[in-house]
Amino acid sequence: MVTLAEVAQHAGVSASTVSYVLSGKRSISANTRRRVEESIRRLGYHPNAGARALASSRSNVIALMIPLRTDMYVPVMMEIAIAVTTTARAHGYDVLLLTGEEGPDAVRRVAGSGLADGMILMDVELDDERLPLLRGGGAPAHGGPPARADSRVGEDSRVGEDSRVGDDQSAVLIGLPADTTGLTCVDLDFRAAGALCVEHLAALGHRDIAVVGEAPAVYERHTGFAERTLDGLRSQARESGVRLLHRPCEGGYAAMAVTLARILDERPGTTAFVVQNESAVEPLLALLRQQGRAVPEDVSVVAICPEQVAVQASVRLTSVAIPAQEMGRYAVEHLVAKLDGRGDDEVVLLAPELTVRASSGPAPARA
Amino acid sequence: MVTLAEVAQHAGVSASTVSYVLSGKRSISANTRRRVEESIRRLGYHPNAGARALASSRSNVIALMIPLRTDMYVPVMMEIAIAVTTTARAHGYDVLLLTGEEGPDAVRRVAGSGLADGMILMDVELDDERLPLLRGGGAPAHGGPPARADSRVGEDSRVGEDSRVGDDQSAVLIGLPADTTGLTCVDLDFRAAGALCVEHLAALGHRDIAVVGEAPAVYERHTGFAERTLDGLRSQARESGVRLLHRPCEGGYAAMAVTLARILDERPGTTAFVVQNESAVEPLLALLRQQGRAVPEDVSVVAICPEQVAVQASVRLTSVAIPAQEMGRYAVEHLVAKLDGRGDDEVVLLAPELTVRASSGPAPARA
DNA sequence: TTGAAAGCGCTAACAC
DNA sequence: GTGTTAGCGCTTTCAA
Repeated sequence: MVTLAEVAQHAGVSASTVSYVLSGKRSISANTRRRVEESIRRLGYHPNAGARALASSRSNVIALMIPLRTDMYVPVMMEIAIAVTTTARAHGYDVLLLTGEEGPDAVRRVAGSGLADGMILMDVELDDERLPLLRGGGAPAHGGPPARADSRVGEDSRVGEDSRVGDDQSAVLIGLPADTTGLTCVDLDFRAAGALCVEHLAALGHRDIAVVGEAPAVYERHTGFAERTLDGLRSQARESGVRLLHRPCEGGYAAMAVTLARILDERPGTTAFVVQNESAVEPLLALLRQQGRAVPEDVSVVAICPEQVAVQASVRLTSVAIPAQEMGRYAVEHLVAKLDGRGDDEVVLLAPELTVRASSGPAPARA
Repeated sequence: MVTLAEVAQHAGVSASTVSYVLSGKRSISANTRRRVEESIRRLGYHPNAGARALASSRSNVIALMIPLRTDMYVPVMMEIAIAVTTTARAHGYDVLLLTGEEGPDAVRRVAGSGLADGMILMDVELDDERLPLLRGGGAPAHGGPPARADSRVGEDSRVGEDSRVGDDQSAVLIGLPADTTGLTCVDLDFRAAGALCVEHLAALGHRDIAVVGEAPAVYERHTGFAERTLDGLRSQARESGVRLLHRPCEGGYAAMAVTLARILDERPGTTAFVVQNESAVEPLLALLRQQGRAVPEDVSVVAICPEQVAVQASVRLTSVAIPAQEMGRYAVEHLVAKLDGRGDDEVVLLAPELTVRASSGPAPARA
């Protein structure tokens, strides 16, 4: 393995000079820089990550915690993960992949070991057990672990187990927990997204809108994005004077068939659907087709889903996109800012955009 | 931050004793061990990853390179990534996520910096440009970078740039490149998978089978799994005396419609389909339904796809599963074995399993 | 069964 | 603009 010392010797300079050429933290004469860079190239030198981390207390690694369970729409997670990784690289960081498996222990382990400088958490739950560890990373309040190791076994000097991780550990959440104080969060503004859907349909003359939602479990357990969407849908419905019927729905054909039958039974005058459930989209379209209801002539469909799903569906869907890439990119940039001492705790809700495609049109004349 | 020295002081032992308690590399009296463990707990000690890596030349990190482009079926990648991560954790390793973006440079960077002890590469191409760097990791042939830094600029001492990465860097590929010498690979035996599909359908009396394949681009560029499947399909078709028509197909409804029309035009007697393209599965089923062809009464469909796709389709599909979890788990276990000095270069092809579900049945009586 | 001490390769004062 | 040097926190001989 080539070391910095070898590079220094090869270039005929001191070790610190090589280090400074690498970090750019002090000015170097053009000539010296050239020689050092040449030596680095010739020797195929790569700085040792461990040594660097030890000396600088910075690992240049960001941890990304993804949920273990996979009932969220997987491609979105993947897209976020890829966006996080490429954005991180662009800022000189690598990405450590963690699954939710270890729970809060993973946070302690990674923070405590200095494996990563900061972390991004996906799919945070409303009252996530990892949150207490993460609060208050923004304004470095030095209320961290106070106990020193100047006492011996037997005295009561416990530390850390239930307090926050060090202040040098920053986190950004993708999603919105119930209580965001002391946290930095990024998410789509699902409330606005819901409102946007109703607004669009109301403007087209629809007066009876049905909402096909996520699986029931999602409404209880998750980040609350489903509830927020519902909020937006409902308040806009009130404002626009349209009727709204909401039904959760497990994905797949069978479940969608049951849900659709119930909806049409209860509200035969339904002329528009808002779908927030990737695995219900295609089944819904198939069932409508099968029942001889043309989209968008007889019924309109608007989805809240990733762009790709909307475009690849059997009818190109009018939709509000879930901006996975932006969320990943934004999360990294915010985290890097915090690590650099810039940046602060804040909640950023990305503005939704509705793209009109082939699945929505004017409400049919009243029966 | 709590250090090992602090733990030692707190427990009233030396630093090395704490270290050995942690590593288990020498015997410790029950009493000492208890005291040390107690101190570790009380102080909330976590070993510093950088220091450990520096001192031991082991990072306990595995790098996972996933392809940047996302035209492979994403959920499979995600499933592999999760399996890799949880398996790695079970062996005491963390996972560093890399995208293909950086190409071969990522391999050099990670190997050179000691960021990871080994790597797993997904979606390797037939003639991947990263392969030359990876060959021969199995039997530690010390033909690595020979040049020492005892020469100065001007002499001809280049190193590394086009030679293999260090012998301490092991790799396992998920997928099968054209030339596997000196490489360790894990993949599904797609050849056997293809054969299995034809065998199943032939046994049911089908004599005219159509194969809906991956997008044309996949056949040129990729790991060759598509060609291997085709090999298996064809040779078994020959053996079973059935006719086989293969057509690549872009995913989606429009493309599938065109492809299906062509197939039925060319082979009107087709009674069975083998599909190896996740995004063509549902379109095919929908189109068949639409044309009044019942599955499995009129036509049988067998898919090569992840279990989940087969089960969630509008007709539960007879399928050969793509064992994403096993592949991820196996890759890690093999890599860990290599890192421990056990293990060797070898190609492991997982045996395919065909699960009969609702989409395949006896061939209809000849027209 | 335990301790003392020499590094691992790098960064960042501190000197000049 | 450059060199010297003292650690960073851990592992691992070597000694006892």
